[in-house]
Amino acid sequence: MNEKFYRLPQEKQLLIINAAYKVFARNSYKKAGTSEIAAEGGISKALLFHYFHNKLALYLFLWDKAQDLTKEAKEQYKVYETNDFFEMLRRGLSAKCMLMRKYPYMSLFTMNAYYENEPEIHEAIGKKVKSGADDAYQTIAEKINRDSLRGDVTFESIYSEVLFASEGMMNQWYRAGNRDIDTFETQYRRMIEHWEQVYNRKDQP
Amino acid sequence: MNEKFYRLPQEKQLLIINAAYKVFARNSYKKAGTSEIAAEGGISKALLFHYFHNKLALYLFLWDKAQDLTKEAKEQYKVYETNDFFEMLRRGLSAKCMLMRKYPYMSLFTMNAYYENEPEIHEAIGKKVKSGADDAYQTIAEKINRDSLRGDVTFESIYSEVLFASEGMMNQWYRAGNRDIDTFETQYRRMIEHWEQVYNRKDQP
DNA sequence: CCTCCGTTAACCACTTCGGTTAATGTCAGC
DNA sequence: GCTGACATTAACCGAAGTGGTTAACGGAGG
Repeated sequence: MNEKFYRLPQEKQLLIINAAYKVFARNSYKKAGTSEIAAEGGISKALLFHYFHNKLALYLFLWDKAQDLTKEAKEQYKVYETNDFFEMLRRGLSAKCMLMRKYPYMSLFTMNAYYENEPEIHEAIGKKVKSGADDAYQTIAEKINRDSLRGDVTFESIYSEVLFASEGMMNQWYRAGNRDIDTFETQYRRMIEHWEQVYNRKDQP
Repeated sequence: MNEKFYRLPQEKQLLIINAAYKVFARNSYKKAGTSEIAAEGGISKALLFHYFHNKLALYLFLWDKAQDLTKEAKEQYKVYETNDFFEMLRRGLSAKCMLMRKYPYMSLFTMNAYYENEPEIHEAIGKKVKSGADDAYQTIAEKINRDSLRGDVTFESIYSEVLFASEGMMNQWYRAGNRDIDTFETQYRRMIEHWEQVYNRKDQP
């Protein structure tokens, strides 16, 4: 990773990063071509290798960037600073959409990167990650006020159901060609409303 | 498509078909290699081209096969021969798992094939499909007895939520390396129980 | 022994792979 | 106008992989 990359105009950096996210998100590491990334990013391949010293370094840079951005976004939108589950979902959605607008393929990249089977990647990523998903569940499960949730199903099952549906929705959006984030956001927001209707505790004093 | 392929022992046919499903499911059409398919299927590339006259023909054969298998499985498990939504889900799950056991990558293939952007494929598939997903919703929505479902959320929103969660679950299972269908089945079955608990009408006479 | 036929190793011309080299284009300072 | 430093790229490298073909092998039946 060459520090000259950071001296580029922001928009050019963004173009290159998004090109890389896109190509790596849609292909396995092995079959994602650096030429394709360079072309998509509007620069020559030589220049791409001038900024990132090889394919692997670029990939890992993207991974770290995604981690940082995600963490920042969660803080910025105060995702964990509420104990209302649905409010947390709404804030999480806002954070996610903000990111998706700026980095359309980042979340798809992240999802795939975690399960990348190329040994170099798998090893490098494995070291960086500390079972982040489980961590998140722990954090949330402790924070949430369950008195406002119906008591006949466990929070765990609600949580996992919500998580699966989110992933399914996002995946479908990507497959359909991930245009139109606004549509995604309203659709997702409607789904949160649905959950709020279904999972809240009705028989409160 | 050479009819000699059908004269092969069933298990060899299966091996080749599943190899092709796997490679096409995990890569875009363009980047899926016929050599890889042949190797994975345990035959030489020449023989593969002896059975299927080119890459495109193989792909479309797989698509048709998937359609037929899915339709058969639904009939075999009488998926649409009930008006209880959750029973329908359970039967659908059984059908799906039966298929997944025999053709592990078929459903992933199907999902991706529908959105394949290679023009040849997109065109050929587009002709074959008649918005099957919408059709399915219509069929189900008419059939289902809504008196046993809670009335404060629409069936449409329940249906789409269930669909998204299913897709999310399956996708995650694939990404994690799709071993162990039993685990998938019990996990899914637990989710159906969750839905049944959440969506049924409580205040019945 | 021969003929058939399933099967494949080897090959085809061509593209793409990750990565490099050598040469350009650009622009500030003199 | 000139120079030197840096940004940028066209062209190239050998290696590998592409879809697809060809010619030959191997073993069973007559």
